[in-house]
Amino acid sequence: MSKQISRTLLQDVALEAGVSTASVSRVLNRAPHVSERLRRRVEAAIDQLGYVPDGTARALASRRIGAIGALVPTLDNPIFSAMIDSLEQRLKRHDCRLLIATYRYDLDDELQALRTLVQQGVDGVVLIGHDHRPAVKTLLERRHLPFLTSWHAKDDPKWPCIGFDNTAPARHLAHHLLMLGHHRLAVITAPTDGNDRARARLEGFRQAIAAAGRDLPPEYTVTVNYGIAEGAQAFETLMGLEEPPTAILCGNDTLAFGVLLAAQRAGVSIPEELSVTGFDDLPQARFMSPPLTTIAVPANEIGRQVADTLIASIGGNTPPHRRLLDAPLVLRQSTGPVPPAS
Amino acid sequence: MSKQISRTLLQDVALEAGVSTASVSRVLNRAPHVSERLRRRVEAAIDQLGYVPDGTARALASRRIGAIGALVPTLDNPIFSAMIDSLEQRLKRHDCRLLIATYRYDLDDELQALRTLVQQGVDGVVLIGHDHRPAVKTLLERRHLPFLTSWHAKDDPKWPCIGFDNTAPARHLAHHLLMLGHHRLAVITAPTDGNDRARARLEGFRQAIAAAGRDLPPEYTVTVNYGIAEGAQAFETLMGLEEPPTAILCGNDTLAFGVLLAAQRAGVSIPEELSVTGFDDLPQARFMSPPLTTIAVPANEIGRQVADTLIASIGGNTPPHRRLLDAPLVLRQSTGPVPPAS
DNA sequence: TCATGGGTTGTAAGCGCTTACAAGTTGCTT
DNA sequence: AAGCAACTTGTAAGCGCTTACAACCCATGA
Repeated sequence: MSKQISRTLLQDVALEAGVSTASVSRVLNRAPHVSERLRRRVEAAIDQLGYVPDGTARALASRRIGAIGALVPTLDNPIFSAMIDSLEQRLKRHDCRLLIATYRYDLDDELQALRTLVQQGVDGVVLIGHDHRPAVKTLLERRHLPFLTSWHAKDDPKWPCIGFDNTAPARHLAHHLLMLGHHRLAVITAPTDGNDRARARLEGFRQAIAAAGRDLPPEYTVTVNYGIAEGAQAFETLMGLEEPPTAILCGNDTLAFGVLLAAQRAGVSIPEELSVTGFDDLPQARFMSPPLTTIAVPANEIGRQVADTLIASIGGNTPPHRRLLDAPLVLRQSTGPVPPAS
Repeated sequence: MSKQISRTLLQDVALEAGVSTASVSRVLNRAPHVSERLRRRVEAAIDQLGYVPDGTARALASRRIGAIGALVPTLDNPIFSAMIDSLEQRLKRHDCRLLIATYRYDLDDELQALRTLVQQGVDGVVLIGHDHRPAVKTLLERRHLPFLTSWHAKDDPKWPCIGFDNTAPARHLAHHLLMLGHHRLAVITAPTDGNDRARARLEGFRQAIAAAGRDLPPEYTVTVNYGIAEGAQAFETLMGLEEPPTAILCGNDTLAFGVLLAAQRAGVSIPEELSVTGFDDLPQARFMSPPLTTIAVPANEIGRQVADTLIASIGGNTPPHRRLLDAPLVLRQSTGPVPPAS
């Protein structure tokens, strides 16, 4: 299965320019100690022949592939695709490509996908969150592969990260509701198993509630996968309780969208009868009806900083163990005072 | 810069198993004509040594890298990230990775990004739309690279595609509005230069309007980039006209979201005072207030079919020149009868 | 029993580049 | 004028795998 017919090789360029292959390679790689004259001659030959270097040969010989791998739970959530979008744009500046893999929040799949990326020869890896199979660490270390985690704020020297705190913002959301007079707060969360971000957010909600001298009874905590339909269903569950909550804290915006929808359908007016919060601040959040109170996650900034930092580590710099970005509370109209007759 | 310390090589496995390197390679590649006994022996050695083949060496020797490239305008639009998400999931089944590149609707950047991907050695390529620089075609052909376009319906044997018609659905939207009694239709479109989908949609709008014996005056056509803010601004422009439209056809959902937002801000009730349509049917479309009338673009299905088809072409099958998927009209509450006192 | 042929395995030549090392230049300094 | 350092350039040995080709094995049929 010969794929292409006699492409021009580096050797042809060398011949054409009347220099050695090493010199051509040096020009190609902007190596130091190349005379202006030689460089020009080689560049002319390259143009002349329309030479395009072979990435695979380059990768094998130089032991770097010119691409990093990104492992994300899913691209279906716009918050992750926003991050990936910025990441890719920024990598391009550094002449680096992006290989992506998704794992649907399944850590075994994540490990498997990482194996594949590593085998593929990626020069670096970005991971989401702090929860991973131990083998992930082992693999990364054995290969001396630069890597970064994100989306969390764990101060763990073993896992350098560029992320944000999930707990404090969650605490602020809950606090905000409590200040509005809500007693019966409910939470819709994603499964926390293998998802430290969801766990951290839940923990934040709990902290604020505990600080107010209350607690979060189990029946007020609904666990579902992220999704609009799931959010809507969780709403039904919660509002079907004997004493329905007066406020619902959602693990992310998507769940909150589902709640808003279901509330609208059920004729529950927001925030008059029920307050709702999200987490992420998707572009649509401010256009919901009512506009959603949520936490603005710095997805694009993470993408950019991850790109720059990973490129630096590939270049040999040791990255800072941890860089924290802001995830501010965005107050909008989906939250309001507790209904009087509740 | 030695990256790793003495990894196990295929040769080590061969030694351990007491077979030739060729046999190990055959086992690795599930080649035919390998006895059960030899296979077992090699697999045992592989497990024993924890051997992981080197993707770059494999790529160089076999002339295939095990990854395809996807060129999309942006991942910021959830409709594209949905497609990419499905594409990646499906490729994984075929043991194929995904390299992505974005080009912000700039066809020169697209060409440049393609060059990079090709140089990288991708085994196949997916493109969005029918508009591309001529060099794209040349490059693809000279390298005999399997490729596919999508998101359009052009019957062009030179550009095999898995997509959908943009014109007819647009026509249906406009027709729907005309049937509701609207005379003054306005359009918000993305720049049509280098964007055949936007052009096709605009054409569909025009066709329906012309079929009704009317026309679309220039001042009723606003061209902006895709974006919520842009949609909102276009709304201002249109509603500031002497005779504002009674209905606005948006080039995609994101623009429509912007219009809905701006309308809400301006106290223009929809659909009572103004009808609005989108295009894409993003998950949020049905949760807008009011839920958005739009066209459901089969993004996930495109992802899956592109994966399967491209894998097949890499395997040597010639793909069908064209496969069309449905993009149905989804009637919701953002469109209604023309306001009486208009 | 021996030729025949199909299945199995090994040998070794690349795949197209990078880079350590050596060799050759040039321009100073002494 | 010789010696030396610093810079350029060339030589050639890989990088770790795949695969064409040859060699071999063994069951089959004449």
